Amino acid sequence: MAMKALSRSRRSGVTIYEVARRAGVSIATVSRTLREPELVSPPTRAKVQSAVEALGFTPSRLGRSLAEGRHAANGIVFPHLVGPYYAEVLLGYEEAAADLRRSVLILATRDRPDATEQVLDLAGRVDGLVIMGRTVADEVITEMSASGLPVVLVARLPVPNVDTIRTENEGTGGQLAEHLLRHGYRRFAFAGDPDRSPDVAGRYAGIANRLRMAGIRAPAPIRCGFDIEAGHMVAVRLLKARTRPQAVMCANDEVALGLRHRLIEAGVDVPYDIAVTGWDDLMTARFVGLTTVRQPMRELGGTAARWLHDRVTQQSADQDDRPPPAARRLVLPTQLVIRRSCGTHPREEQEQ
Amino acid sequence: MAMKALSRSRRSGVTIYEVARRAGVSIATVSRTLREPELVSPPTRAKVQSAVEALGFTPSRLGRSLAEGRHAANGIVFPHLVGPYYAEVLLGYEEAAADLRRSVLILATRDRPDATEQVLDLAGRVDGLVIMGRTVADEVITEMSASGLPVVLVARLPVPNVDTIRTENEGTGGQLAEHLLRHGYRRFAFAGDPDRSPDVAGRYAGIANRLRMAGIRAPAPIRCGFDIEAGHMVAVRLLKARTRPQAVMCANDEVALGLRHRLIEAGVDVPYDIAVTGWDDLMTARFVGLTTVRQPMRELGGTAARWLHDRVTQQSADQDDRPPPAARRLVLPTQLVIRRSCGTHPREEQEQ
DNA sequence: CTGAAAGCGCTAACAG
DNA sequence: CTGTTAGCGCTTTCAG
Repeated sequence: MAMKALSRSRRSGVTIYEVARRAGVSIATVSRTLREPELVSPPTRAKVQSAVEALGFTPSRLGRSLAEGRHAANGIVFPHLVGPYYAEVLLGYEEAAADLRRSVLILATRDRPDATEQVLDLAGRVDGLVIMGRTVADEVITEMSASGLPVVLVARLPVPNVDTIRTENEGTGGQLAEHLLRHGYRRFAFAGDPDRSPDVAGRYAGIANRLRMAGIRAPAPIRCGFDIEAGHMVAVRLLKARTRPQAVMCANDEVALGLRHRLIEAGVDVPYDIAVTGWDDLMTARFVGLTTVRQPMRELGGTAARWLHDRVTQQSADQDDRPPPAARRLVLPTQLVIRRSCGTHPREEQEQ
Repeated sequence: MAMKALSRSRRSGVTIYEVARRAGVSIATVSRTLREPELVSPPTRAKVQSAVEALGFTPSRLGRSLAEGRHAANGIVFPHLVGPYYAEVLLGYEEAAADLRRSVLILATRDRPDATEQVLDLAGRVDGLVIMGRTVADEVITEMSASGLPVVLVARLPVPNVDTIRTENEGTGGQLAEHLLRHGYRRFAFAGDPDRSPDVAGRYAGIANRLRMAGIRAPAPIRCGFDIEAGHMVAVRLLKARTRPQAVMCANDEVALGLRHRLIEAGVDVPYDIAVTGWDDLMTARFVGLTTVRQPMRELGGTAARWLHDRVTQQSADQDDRPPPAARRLVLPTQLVIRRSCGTHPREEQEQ
């Protein structure tokens, strides 16, 4: 048994025992000095503090967490991290979590076959979890949540008894369609796959509704991915078609940017020949003058972090098994941003 | 003591004891079944597995980590997370870390006064740490590293005995300057603060050197931040000046984009009146035709994750206190990307 | 105000 | 092949 400490050639790690010995007190006193100094007499406190100092002691999080029964950390699960959208959500999340003094664990499932396993592992390292989009099945979420793990869903269809935060899609989708109708367009296309994301489904639904109100049959979606490359492919398809739409509404900015770029390369004028719109309001959208819808991505992440923290703290505050507060739902507003890519406007209407 | 379990109203958490009891075996057997099933007889294994199933048991990471003496997680420290540069580094890092089956903790220090404290806390939660840019003082790094924590530095000046990965600045900076000289420009400006980042210092040095070789005095840097807003301010300053430079080289793309935008708004033609260049090759740079330098940001993060993993595993493999391998240094190559913003070129020279 | 000791949940000798 | 048991490092009663 004496061999053990040697054979496990782990990082040294000063322990509370060494500090205690050096200060000539018990480990309990060391612990107290660190956590509630006022409970320790000044002379003892001083001895301990100097021992801590001398040894450069930092308490082991593992030991502490195991004893306390909490991690003081929470996690966020993304489908992947490609593109500015997720980066912004993460930014908002990390900032809020840091303010709440909680460590942040992240995981991108990337459609891996063992995604569920990874998420469950992550769940074992945190006091609560934010889960975005298409990452794990509803059942897994229900199960984790039922087992007592606080969970907040983001940009995902709600699951019973679990908090959910999303951004508005249908209403603003309708506004976008309406705006394009005012331009006089009558032939539309939609680039994106409603089946691959509830957000896209909402956008498409809002658009389709508004078009129908105007007596126009909603176009079948041109199903594609979410990146610039997908936009390129849509462009190729459009260029080959017999009749072209007057306006293409894209599921997000990246598709719109890819589409617009290829069209322009092919000598098609945007917006004169074809109008193009996006969704998200990425930095690039501003620079190339893309009409789009602004989404509060940072706020999405920040709110999720705070809600999760609420759940975590209210859980540990709960005396007995009082029933937890009902699941919350929140839909953050989005905003139509008119720029050049949807057609020419009188000066005042346009944005910066 | 019996009260304890009740008063600590923690998440239930099935333990290995309950599984053992239900399966009618010892906890050791449960542990074995989970970790090395082949050491357990098939019938016993089956009993345990069904108990695990029935109880939905997931071993506590805390218990496991404490016993194993490792976290199976590593962390990365950013100065902040704003902008595509850090997002890309993180993306590369997360992907590589996930492949290596390690959890990822992130922290953005954001110039907080308690940054050091936060980093030390993080250090207690991981087996190793990647540290970027201006986040913690050299002494803290030295101390952590000396205490046995594997550390890899990224985009930061080296510290003795610590691995460092950076991207090339001086050489490509020289190429950029040379290219602009070929355009015939003789009056230059540099927007960025070499004192706020070793990367910027390298870029400026490379540029200044090359200009001097051409008998041109290097311009004093126009010191500014790293974001679009900083570019706006530089534009204002340039517009007010008596004599304008023919070309402005910016410390990064965001400054260049902000600068270019304001110049164009003010009726200055880019590149005809003033050429503008950036650094990083963000997505937007491609769309607006900004001449810049491509940096392998994902690779930066990915390589850091792998190097860190090497250190962590070689450490636990070390039988005794064999001296660790010498610190590694790596400088990833960067690449000049010529587009419209630096002036007109013959068609072939230009990029997509 | 301080110390002894019982866990927290798991792993890994060691002994059967 | 399986059970017993000693930790891993810390917090927190409970006595003194």
